[in-house]
Amino acid sequence: MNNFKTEIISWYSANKRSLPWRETSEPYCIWLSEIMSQQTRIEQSLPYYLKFIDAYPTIFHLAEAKEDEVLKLWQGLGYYSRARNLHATAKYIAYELNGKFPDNYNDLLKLKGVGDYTASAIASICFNEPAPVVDGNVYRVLSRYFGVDIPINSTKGIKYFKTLAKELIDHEQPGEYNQGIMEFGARQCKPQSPDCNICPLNESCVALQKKMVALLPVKIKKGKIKHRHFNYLIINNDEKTILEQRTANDIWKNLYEFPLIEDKHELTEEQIIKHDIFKKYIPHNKFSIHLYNNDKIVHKLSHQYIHTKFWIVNLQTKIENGIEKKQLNEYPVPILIANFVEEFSF
DNA sequence: AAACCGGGGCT
DNA sequence: AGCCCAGGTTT
Repeated sequence: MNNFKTEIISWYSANKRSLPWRETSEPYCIWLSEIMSQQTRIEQSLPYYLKFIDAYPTIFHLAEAKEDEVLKLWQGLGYYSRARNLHATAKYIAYELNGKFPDNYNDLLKLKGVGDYTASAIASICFNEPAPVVDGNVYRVLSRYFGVDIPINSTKGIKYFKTLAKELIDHEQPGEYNQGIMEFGARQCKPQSPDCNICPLNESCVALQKKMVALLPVKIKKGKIKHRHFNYLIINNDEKTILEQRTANDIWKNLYEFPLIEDKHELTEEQIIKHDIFKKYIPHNKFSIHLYNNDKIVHKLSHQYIHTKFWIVNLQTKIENGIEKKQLNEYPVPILIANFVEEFSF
């Protein structure tokens, strides 16, 4: 036990990457970096962190922003509820708490978008509280080192590893230990083909002794992929097009997209032009329509495949409630839409 | 307890 | 094609 925490901190001090949020213990910076890094590789979140710190140097700057601006800066990072909760929490801390960031695990846990992991990370890094983090890296390191085959995404597993992590954390340097075990999992005890020959813990690693490294951690499989068919209407005249905001509790909530006809099945041109949603936008006969993408576009999310058709609908008539095409790039949109806008010459 | 919520990188 | 990523919220 003692050996484990000592080796982790020692390995971390010799191998840690240089990251901007490792140069500070400002709760605002640590919070921002942690939210952005949820279920996201550091290499992917890093440029977003730099953009946000540049645009919003303090929590007050973030609190004063419009949600659309925050979502636009977040565009491409995914899991957009993180951005909405980030903004709501910034306003809460700035205006309700007068800018004073909660300074302990229990109070941090009350913030929107902050769960057990993030509250522990901020509490340990910023306030030296011995709250253990258990992220994907920690599950992997502990399950291998101690040879635990309880599924990490079962209720029993979540409790077991949290308890184990509590016993292991260094009470003198909880922040360094927490970051150390995560970095160790990310770079030494990697998911695939870790080089156990150069691992400082290889002599006491149970999984290595039992040749179980590749089999751990154990994870329960999730359900299979759902297929959806999206038909976007690119309604054009010389100046304008139409965008709508997604407001339902569904993917891409509060982001923008072209008028959408969704169906369980693939739709043909005939089915599109007689669809109620199409008629709502185009109540007359003065239009021409053609399919933009001849080859299939399948946008893949974790548990959904979005089969997409972009229908170009050209009009001579005036467009009500449209937006200038030049302003298209100002709206936060899913990557699926952003890719189309970039490729299509408006 | 299970489902839902993105996008990218690697094998 | 499948898995993983400095997880959290909702049902």
